[in-house]
Amino acid sequence: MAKAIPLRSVSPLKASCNQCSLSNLCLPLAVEENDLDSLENIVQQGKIYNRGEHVFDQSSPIRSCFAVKSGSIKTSIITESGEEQVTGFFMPGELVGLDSLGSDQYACTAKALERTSLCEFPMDKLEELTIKLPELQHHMYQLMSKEIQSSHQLAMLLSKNTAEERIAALLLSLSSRFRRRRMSGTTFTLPMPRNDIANFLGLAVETVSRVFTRFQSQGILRAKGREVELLDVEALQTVTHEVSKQACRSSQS
Amino acid sequence: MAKAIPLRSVSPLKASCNQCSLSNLCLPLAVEENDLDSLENIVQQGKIYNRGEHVFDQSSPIRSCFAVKSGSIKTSIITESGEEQVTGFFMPGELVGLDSLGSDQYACTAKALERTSLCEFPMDKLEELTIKLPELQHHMYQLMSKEIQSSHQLAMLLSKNTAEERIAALLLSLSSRFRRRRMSGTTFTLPMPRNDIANFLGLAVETVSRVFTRFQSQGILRAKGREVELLDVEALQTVTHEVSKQACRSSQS
DNA sequence: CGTCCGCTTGAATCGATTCAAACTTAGTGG
DNA sequence: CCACTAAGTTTGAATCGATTCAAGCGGACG
Repeated sequence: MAKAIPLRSVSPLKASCNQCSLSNLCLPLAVEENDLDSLENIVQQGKIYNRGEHVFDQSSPIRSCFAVKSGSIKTSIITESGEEQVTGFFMPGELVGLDSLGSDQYACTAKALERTSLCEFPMDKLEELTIKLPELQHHMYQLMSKEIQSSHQLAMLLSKNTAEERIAALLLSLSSRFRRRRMSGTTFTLPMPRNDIANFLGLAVETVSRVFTRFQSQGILRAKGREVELLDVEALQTVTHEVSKQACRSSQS
Repeated sequence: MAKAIPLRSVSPLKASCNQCSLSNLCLPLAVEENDLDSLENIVQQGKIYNRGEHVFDQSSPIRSCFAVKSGSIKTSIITESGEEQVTGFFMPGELVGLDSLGSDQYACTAKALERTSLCEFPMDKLEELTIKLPELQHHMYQLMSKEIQSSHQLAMLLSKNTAEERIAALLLSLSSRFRRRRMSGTTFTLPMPRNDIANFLGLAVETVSRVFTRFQSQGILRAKGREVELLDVEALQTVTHEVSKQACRSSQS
């Protein structure tokens, strides 16, 4: 619209990471101002994926990892038996594909949950670059170890916590991730269907639904479809931490 | 014993990774012959830990990661509530502490399950070294992404599989790790008590015990305490893959 | 307008847990 | 060297949370 600024449409769109609103969340946060263009040189910015579109597929040869610019991504692994396990949800500023860094094949499948814009970093170029930029290397190590940790947290959640605790934990996680982006941490739209929540948390869809209604009747939240409003964040936190007291399992809630 | 070779006991024992029987499993496998001494220069080799001794503790400042030389290690995370979740078992040739690489604090606690010998790699030195040795960097990325993947596998196991399937999977994992070290994959000693198995797999101890006896009565294995003999590996594999067919959940076993 | 898909709700079932208790093994001290 | 305790393991019976199966509901879309 309006007269377009004359871009040479042939040139691969040169990214300007420092103008990106997510530069304080994404990879740029780890590199010096004057090294930024070496990062911009390898990134292909802002490619659009439609809802349901696959970004990459498990077992296909590895090419890149991706930063979410807008929208959201879910990753999942598929067993030989064809069962799916959702392994993560990725929101703007987060990096998808770290579980495949250093491998030849993607370890999971990544799929757009909605219309999503991604920045693509070719793995080989990125790996090279981390040799030249030690802070970037350090940051990558950090991101990967965080990924391991959060996966361990998930395992913990799955093995020790009730349905209510798992869902409370997920809601709080989403909330804090929205807040990080200066968005409301209490009123937001779930990017994923109940089905994916259930799968991720190791529950049946019906159970997720039941817990949502239970939370509503307790006045903890209001939910209509994917629209969620957290009315009592403290109560949610209590639910997740309740584990402690329940661990003692002496009296009752 | 016998007349000792005259070592200068003052010198920090200089490691010789290339003489180590695990050099084809451990970090040395990733570095060129002639770069090996740069790795040896930063490692402190063969420190001994007694059963139950802590190698490092969650939230304490990070120092090193460790390669298991002999014995075995368990890692676990502790919630504010004091609940423990075992996150992994580490056997000779495996690297402990990757979930903390790039952090300031250890993300978990590591404890020796038996008398164990470890090689210590200071994190900062290791990180520096990976800048100089790209293959080593690549290998670290690979190890970390494998760690993420196996943690996702665990999550999958916890959320989708029955007690029998989880235990079968663990036994097969241990079996293949013994085999990798040229040891029997069918007759071995579990390094961990039932308790840790249960915690790791998200089960009650009693359930673990029951499954072991069930497997025995089915002739799949023989177990006396920690001594295990797998009699029918194929049956175990069937149990784990059975998920597929059971997913259909039509007829019965 | 009717179909499909995602979400919700109810009732019955089941696997695993909890509680309780016996048993085995290993380690300690008399 | 054996008794004795502590820790780890096994077994049984009752209970419970979540699942499964079944059905109804609402909105989206051709």
